[in-house]
Amino acid sequence: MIHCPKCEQVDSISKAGMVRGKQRYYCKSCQSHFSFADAPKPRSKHQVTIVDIARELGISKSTVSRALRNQSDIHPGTRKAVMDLAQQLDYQPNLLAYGLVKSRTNTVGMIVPEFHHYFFPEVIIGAQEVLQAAGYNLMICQSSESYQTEVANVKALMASRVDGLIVSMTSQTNNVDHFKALENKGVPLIFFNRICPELETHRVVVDDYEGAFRAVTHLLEQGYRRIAHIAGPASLLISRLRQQGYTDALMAYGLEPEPELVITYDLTDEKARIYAKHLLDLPEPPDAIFAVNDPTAIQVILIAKAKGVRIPEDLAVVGFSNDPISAIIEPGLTTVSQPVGEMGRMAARLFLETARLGEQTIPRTETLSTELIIRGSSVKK
Amino acid sequence: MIHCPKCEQVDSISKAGMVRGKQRYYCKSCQSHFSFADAPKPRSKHQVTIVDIARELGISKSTVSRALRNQSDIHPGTRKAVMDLAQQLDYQPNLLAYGLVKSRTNTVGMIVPEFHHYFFPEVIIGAQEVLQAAGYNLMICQSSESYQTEVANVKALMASRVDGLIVSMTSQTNNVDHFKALENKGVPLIFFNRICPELETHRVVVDDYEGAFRAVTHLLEQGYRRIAHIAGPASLLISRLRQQGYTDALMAYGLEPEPELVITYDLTDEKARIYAKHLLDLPEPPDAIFAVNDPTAIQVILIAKAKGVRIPEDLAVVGFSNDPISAIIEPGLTTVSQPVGEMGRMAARLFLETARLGEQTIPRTETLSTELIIRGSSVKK
DNA sequence: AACATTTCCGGGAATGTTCCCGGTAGTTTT
DNA sequence: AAAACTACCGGGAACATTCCCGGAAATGTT
Repeated sequence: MIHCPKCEQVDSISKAGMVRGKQRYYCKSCQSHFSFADAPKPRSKHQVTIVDIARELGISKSTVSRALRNQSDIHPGTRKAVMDLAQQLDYQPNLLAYGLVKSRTNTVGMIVPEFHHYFFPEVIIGAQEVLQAAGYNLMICQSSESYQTEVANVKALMASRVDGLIVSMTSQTNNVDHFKALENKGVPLIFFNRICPELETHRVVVDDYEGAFRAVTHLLEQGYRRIAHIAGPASLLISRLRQQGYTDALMAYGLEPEPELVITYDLTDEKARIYAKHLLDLPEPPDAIFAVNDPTAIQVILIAKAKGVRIPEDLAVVGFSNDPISAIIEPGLTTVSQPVGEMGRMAARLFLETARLGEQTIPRTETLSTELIIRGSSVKK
Repeated sequence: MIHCPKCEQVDSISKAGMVRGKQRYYCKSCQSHFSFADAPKPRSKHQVTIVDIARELGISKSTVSRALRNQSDIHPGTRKAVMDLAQQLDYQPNLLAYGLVKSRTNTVGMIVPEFHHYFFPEVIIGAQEVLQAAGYNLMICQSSESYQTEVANVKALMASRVDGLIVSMTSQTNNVDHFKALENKGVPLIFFNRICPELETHRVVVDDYEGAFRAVTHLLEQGYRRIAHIAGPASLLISRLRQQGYTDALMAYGLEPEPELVITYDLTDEKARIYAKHLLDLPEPPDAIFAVNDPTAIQVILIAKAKGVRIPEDLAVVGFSNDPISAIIEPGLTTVSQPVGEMGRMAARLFLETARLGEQTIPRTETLSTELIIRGSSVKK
């Protein structure tokens, strides 16, 4: 009945329990356990590999590997044969295996807080442009302004063994342990826009303080005096810097910033509308609003228009970023433009640099310049 | 001087050429070649692996693997020990190795033609939402409306062994061999928006024909008769369908579409402006323009306004997609709204379905519904 | 003719996992 | 007390590559 696979015995066999759903046997003469292998699984379609090519051509996989990478130590004839067959079989190198042995995946991870507005997609375009040219792929994650998601994103990207990370932080990120952990792992980390002041990394920013200062100064020059500021969350350095620029511009004009005119909020469109309404409903409403970014400013304009507040006569509005909508909305939104695509390109370049030089690159901060774009929302005719 | 590493002989050694920059020797007594290994490379920081944990704990890697995956056949005590140490060492599983053995990477690739406008990023948000919930990562590529780049993207994604592809084609894609090749490889392929009619795959679309028909009918009902159409490139099915809807709506009203009022173009903003100007400068200009999408319609409105053409009195404009700008521009843009996020979610769901069921899913086309959003650009007061 | 060099190729380790399966010890059943 | 079972664990193959290094033959040099 039951043969021992080793000694071919039949009568010295006894049962030895069910294990993992299969019967197990014990052969007393061999003193060994055994069970019967289940049917080999169908082995679904498998991609063409280097050994497939080698077998077909009757050569070794080493040779195929060399031929494919066009290295030396390869006869032109065999190289051509390999290349041709690879083409014919539509061979695609397996980046997983490659990455495993080289511990390099040629992909970099990017984590951005959101995808809804103009800004981040445009940065990504810039970054991808230079990375692609350098032979890198990009893996993009949205943290959706959630700290938890951001941590998960970092983990996922690291699990994929990306060669580096380009990140703009969540507004909720206070704990940066998940980024700190990357240092020990030797993974280049580049922040842009929403950087992390506590970490010594490469950074790409614009001069937020200066931009805000100029924007508010412009409002003052236009004669506005009761200038409100809808700021971003204090957790973000850009929020603090822009707010500081706002404050200092007022002070430089001998004005004291009024607490009731400064609101910090979480950057959601919904809250933007609520606070815009709030400001305009104040007993003594502001005559100008400097918003932390364009999406916010846009909401302010929409609310104001809906309430019949005239722009710029009753209320001036200034934003930050030069979102394309700024040029389309009426009146046009005065805004601090920043080189968005260039931010992405610069971040990518910084990555490439550290990837090339390794550890010895010293972290540096690239500050790109802003420009005040003056449109109808802040200039009375 | 030179010892043979095998027989320790000294005098039977002769040189045997330089190979790969290193001196090679020949030992006559052993009849073998040898050379001296160069210094082992410094072996840079390496991520914590399962064997590190195993070594530390004095157990085997199999056990660690089981513990980490919380499988059976593991003692609660050892599991805890492994888990704790993994936490402490910040162990991240190597997805490359995982993918190699499982031939599954838990990532899906997505190829979109562009990133500049509202549409594609929003689809991505939707797709990522459901994929992330299912434990998948997303790898996003922009083809930048270039056939070459699209082909390269497919290759890159396949090299990364993504588990599936979600694609909206380039307007230049006429040859679809690179997609056809995926069938043999058993990689699920889902098209959305710009689908590929020649391939039997899952698809997510809206009823472009119907949407266009309704949009143009609306214009006719509003009394417009000389209705132009700025269409997308004929290579895209959505362009053809929307154009057909336009044509049929006119015909249903007993009107013959005039060739000079129908323009097909490449969807760049620049060309949109040129053709908008062209139409408005016609000796007998149209009294309404139905644009293939909102970005085009927006350009038309901007050009018209710049020329002093009153909207909707002199010219009505209707778009397609309900880009957020449509609600912000003045007058508001009448447009055919499509459930953008839902498109992404649906595409992701279709992928998950085929990933679960394997080969036996029969390709199907999910058609989502559109809605005509009527705003000021097409309704005379 | 003996040695040296060059050219090309193959074998096998290593990468970090999972998976299969047998081993061992202790417990329960007959 | 033997037989059967359970609970854990470890060894080693497999995955698709790259890399190192030695083998073999052809060519060049004294």
